[in-house]
Amino acid sequence: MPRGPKGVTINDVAARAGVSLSTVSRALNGNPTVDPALVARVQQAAAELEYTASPVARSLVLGRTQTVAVVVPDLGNPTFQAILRGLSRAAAADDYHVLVADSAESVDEERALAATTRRRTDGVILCAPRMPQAELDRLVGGLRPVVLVNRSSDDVPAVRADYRSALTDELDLLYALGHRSMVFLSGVARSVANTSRLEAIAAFAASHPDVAIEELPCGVDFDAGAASADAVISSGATAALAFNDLVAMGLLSAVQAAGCRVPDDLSVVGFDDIPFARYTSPPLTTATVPAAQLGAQAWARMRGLLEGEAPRDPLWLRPELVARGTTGPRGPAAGGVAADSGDAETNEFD
Amino acid sequence: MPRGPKGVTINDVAARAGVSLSTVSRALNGNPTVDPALVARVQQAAAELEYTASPVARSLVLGRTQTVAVVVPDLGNPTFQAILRGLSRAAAADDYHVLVADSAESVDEERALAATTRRRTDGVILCAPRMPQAELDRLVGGLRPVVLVNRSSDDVPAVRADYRSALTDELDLLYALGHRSMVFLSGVARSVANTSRLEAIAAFAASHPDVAIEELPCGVDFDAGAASADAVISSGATAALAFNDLVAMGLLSAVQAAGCRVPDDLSVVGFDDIPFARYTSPPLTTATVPAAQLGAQAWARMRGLLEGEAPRDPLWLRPELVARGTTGPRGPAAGGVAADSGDAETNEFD
DNA sequence: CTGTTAGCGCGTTCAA
DNA sequence: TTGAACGCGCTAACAG
Repeated sequence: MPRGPKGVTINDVAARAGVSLSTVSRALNGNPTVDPALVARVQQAAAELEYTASPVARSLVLGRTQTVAVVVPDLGNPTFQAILRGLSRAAAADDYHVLVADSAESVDEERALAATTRRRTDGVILCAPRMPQAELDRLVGGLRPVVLVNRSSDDVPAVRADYRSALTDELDLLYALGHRSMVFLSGVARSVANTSRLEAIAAFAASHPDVAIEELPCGVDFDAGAASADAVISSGATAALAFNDLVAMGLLSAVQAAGCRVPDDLSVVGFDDIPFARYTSPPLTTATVPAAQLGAQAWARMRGLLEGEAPRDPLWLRPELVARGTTGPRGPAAGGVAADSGDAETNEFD
Repeated sequence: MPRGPKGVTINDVAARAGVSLSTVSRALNGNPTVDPALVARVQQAAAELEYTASPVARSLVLGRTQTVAVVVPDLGNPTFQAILRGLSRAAAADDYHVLVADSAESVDEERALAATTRRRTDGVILCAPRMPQAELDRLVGGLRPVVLVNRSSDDVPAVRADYRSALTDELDLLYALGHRSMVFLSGVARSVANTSRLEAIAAFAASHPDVAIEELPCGVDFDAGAASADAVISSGATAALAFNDLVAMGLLSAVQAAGCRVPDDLSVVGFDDIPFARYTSPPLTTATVPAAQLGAQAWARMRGLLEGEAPRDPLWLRPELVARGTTGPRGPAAGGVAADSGDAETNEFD
């Protein structure tokens, strides 16, 4: 008789098929050393009883849960949503389940969640953009197998968006359009994403002495972008690179409200290619981070680890530049409505 | 010695503390019938060994996993993302984990995933907007405990957004502004969300004989809304209700491009209050579905079930009307640019 | 108050 | 080829 009121166990199947429970186990797991006639009897008995082996019991005996954990800083962030989506579908295709944990942007939570969820899964995919490198290095040791998203650590597989190349692409575009005075609206100061953009800018500036790029501390959302409009206009720059699309859209909206024409007076580029980027007026030039692919590839790496492969080098996915309507040639009235044209003085912030 | 290379077991702790494994179990689980001195010794031994009880083994013996499953049709959909986020955080606050499954909009997958994930969790929160009612009724029987989101079934707790009231609020607003000829851009024909909107419209039309509301089969995304612009304009309606914000934004963009002024020539309302709704030009009037609260409440219901409470009545969360810039009084030139004013003939579709 | 024992449901040796 | 017995790691009865 079934032990629990809800669950039929392997013993019930064994009894109904008139065999021992080990035969049931073997038959149902495709062990070839079983009489085909018995296999059929077992399968029928299992079907009649709607039997399915308990995943928990199997996990205990097999030492694997068919589940991986995904730790993200914020499920409300479209980028992590896309990563989760790509990851979830790829894992499901391999009959794996996904446990999600939202660290609410807290590094402490990230660490704790990674450790906790790891214990009930076969591995963890970690998105920890804010965690200090030393702490990350220490943490991943006890987490293996682990795959990092947009971070790296020794001997740990990672999938990364190549923000730096992407921003360089944007800079190249603006340069080709004749822009020589630009501003960069930066995001969270010490974040990886922001740092890599800054690196791209520094490298670009070094190789293009005729270009002035001013950094304007800004933020990561629409309102931050809108609030930077005055500063952008008065900077005299003819092009603005926003940390992301939200910032770009805020900036776009505010500068247009101030009478500045885009792209005639000011070119604007964003980052991420969020769904609405193509629907602004004019449509936003941006770079698309292949977040869903990032997730799918993160799973591919994790599966490799689970199958015993050696960790490979980090995979860098290069975002694609999407040139739309907010970028144009540096116009005759370059400099915007409220500033004089040409090379404005630049102040550097950190 | 530890059985596996990675895991230290309860036996190791017992040995180190010089007690039996049951004492360790009791001490670590806060069983009061343990000598305080021993508790301290056990805790120290556990700390030194960094011991944590295996969640899988506990799950097997306790019959509960501390995990719930969430099945959604599409992790790419902002509404489900918000639900998941609210749910995840609420569950985490109660030390529960969340297993997510994306059914990729397939009803078959929904059914299969619900059953599969249920076996490795303590219950499932099901978002299955497209599943036929009869199938849903049948499915939930074998899933208990289960909580439904935006669906109902006998004796099953549910949390629902009151689309009907929300749409009625929008209709009331438009009516108060003087609009008497409207169009509704409908979404997926047989979906619950669409049906409830249609019900609201039918009820409103019945109680307001002076109003004509035409249904225009449309779709659920930006492009669908844009593609409906001509039909909306030629309908002669002075106000358009879009199935959701994406549709509204597409419509808004396209009618404006056609020279139609919003809200002077046409009022537009959306649904959902997605993040960008407040940033369109003019800002979109819409109704906000409290998706994150829906998720949090879904967890609250699930927790109730897990604690043995009796299923309560469905919880209806009423979306809030957000009146912004796309709605205005019916103007003197009512009817739009390319149509005559007044009561246009209405064709009804399904 | 503590230790010993019996399962939780399964996969997998070991004999037969 | 099949069945009996063991153990995965833990909690909860049962004795002491």
